[in-house]
Amino acid sequence: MTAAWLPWQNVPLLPPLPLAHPLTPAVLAEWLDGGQAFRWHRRPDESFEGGWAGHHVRVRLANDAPGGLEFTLPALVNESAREASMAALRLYLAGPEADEDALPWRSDTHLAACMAACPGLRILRQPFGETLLGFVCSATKQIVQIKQMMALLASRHGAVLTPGTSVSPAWHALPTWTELAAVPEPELRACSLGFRARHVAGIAAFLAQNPGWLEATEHAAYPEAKARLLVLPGVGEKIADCVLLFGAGRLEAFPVDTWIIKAMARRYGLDGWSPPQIAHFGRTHFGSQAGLAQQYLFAYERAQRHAAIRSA
DNA sequence: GCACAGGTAGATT
DNA sequence: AATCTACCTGTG
Repeated sequence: MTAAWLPWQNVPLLPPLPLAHPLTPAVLAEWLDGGQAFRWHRRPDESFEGGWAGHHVRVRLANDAPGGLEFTLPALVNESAREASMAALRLYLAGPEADEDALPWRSDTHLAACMAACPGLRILRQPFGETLLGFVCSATKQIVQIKQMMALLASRHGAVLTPGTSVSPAWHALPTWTELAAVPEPELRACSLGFRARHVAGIAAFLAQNPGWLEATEHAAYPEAKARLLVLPGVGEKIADCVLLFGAGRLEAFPVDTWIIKAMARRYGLDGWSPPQIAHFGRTHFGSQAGLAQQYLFAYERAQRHAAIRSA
């Protein structure tokens, strides 16, 4: 098996993915690398390299299909593996079926501004277990650091998907929960997890004792799925909602993090409201697609912060 | 040097 | 039921 990437121009088998909204580089970056997932890395040519489960791909805006996406895979011996990754990528990117028109953008001018600022932003459909791992490690960490934790967990404890070459490093899958159950907690700490290592170890042990629990949780209705996740060590309201939104397509989940608290205080006048109060407001105000609204608000606040830093 | 980072859980008021 | 703190570690 060779590990080299096929040149972009020699990938006739990977047709561009059509998109409802033409995409800009900034929106693509927000979509893949804006805090929903922690395994995408921007390359110098503005493409993104990343992966999920047993897949490893590169994605970029299509040259000859404006607004669309094209992608390539590592050279694999097996044609059926290529087909499987292509199909998986489409499901991963397509995400849950969202109804933007059900959001209250007609009456909510701030939401309308957030949507206009990031047209075409979507929710990914990531593997449930991986999403749980990523967000358990996300507590009081910046996205770059969460990505570093995931990279260390993968390279030290995950299966090799693409062997390294002289010109490119190997790509590893994230360790499964079964694999994590065999990793001593000190080794998890050595992946920069800090106090999160205890949570990961605790969840791994729980899942090892409860076969099928994760799958049942993934497929349960939102209220029951959330109640189940809240049993796990290190999983509270916010992380449970992130896992259900980004790892199970539950658009009614409305994660309330520090960014959303700031956004609600500044844009909606909810100064001094507690996280549970904000969560209640979000669910009732944004409705069945509240998770999508949350992602637009989140992207907007972070973009404002970055703009402020650049102009400082 | 020190506050802060896509929080959670247990103690304290 | 609200508020306070400890918990790891890297970054600005």
